[in-house]
Amino acid sequence: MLLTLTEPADVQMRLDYFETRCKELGLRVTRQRQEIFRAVAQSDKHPSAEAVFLQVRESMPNVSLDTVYRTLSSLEEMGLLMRVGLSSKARFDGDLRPHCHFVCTQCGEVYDIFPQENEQIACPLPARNIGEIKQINIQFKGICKNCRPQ
Amino acid sequence: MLLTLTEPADVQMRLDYFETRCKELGLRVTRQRQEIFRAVAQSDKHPSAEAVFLQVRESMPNVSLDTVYRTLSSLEEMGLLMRVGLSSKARFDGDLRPHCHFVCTQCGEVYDIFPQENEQIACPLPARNIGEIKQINIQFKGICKNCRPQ
DNA sequence: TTTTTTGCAAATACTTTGCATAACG
DNA sequence: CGTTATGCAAAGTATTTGCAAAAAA
Repeated sequence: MLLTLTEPADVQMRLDYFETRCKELGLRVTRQRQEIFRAVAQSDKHPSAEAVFLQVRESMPNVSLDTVYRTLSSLEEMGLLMRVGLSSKARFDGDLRPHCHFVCTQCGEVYDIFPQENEQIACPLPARNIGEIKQINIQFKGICKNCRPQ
Repeated sequence: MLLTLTEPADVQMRLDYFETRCKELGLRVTRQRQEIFRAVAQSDKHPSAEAVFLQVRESMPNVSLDTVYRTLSSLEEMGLLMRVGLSSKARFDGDLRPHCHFVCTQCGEVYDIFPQENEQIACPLPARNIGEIKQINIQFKGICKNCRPQ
């Protein structure tokens, strides 16, 4: 049987890696950071900041919500966790043809990417077992040419 | 040359369809709705609610931001435009293995979908011309089995 | 001891809501 | 004319920030 990310052995391994990564980057290994990282690493529920806060508060009643926000952001920058979807404000698209989006993480700009003639947008998978799919959304995150000209 | 969505002829066609759709659904065709829809339909910039508001205000100085929000939501429900990415609050994922997400639009739950053995997650396209891709994000939106049991 | 991080409180950003008036059909 | 949609103002979430005190190295 394969180990899943939520098993204790794996979580411990990732906590160790987290410490290594902190030292590499000159960030301090605080109990708050450890617990916040642990909360996300051992959950498979894609928790919100609020949910992480509630979880961490069980073992650390004095932790504050703003520390959770700050820490989640730095863990993301450190490459230790991901944000699901786009955050911040909503953006709208009047073009309903199937296409992808490139989102620049620096300036926030959203660019359309239309599939080439011979390309197909990747589809379902075991998704049918989860529910009825109404829409597929593919985005690429990165830095656009305006923000980092070659 | 192909027509793009931002060309006047096409925008007019879509405005006509918008009216038809309103009538079908028993919604009134107000000037606000028309202008808000037009603003999104003729833009390729994936505008935020604020951006739509500023645009519409040029021709309609009295329009209010809350009408823009309300209208964008109903246009989305009517299937006339899409929201880019996930809105509302941020969710975090500690699992960095490549996988997709199924997001239930009813309860907000996020489910992981791991690609099968022989499946590959669809990749780039003309995206390289836009910038450097750091991350690929594939989400499916729909109604999960908990919310709509068969 | 020095510098980073935290918790607090307050501010900001984004979005939603109640209600009286205006506008559509 | 009857009902729906709008604008206003205010409330509600989600997230961020300044600063003094606490904690890590």
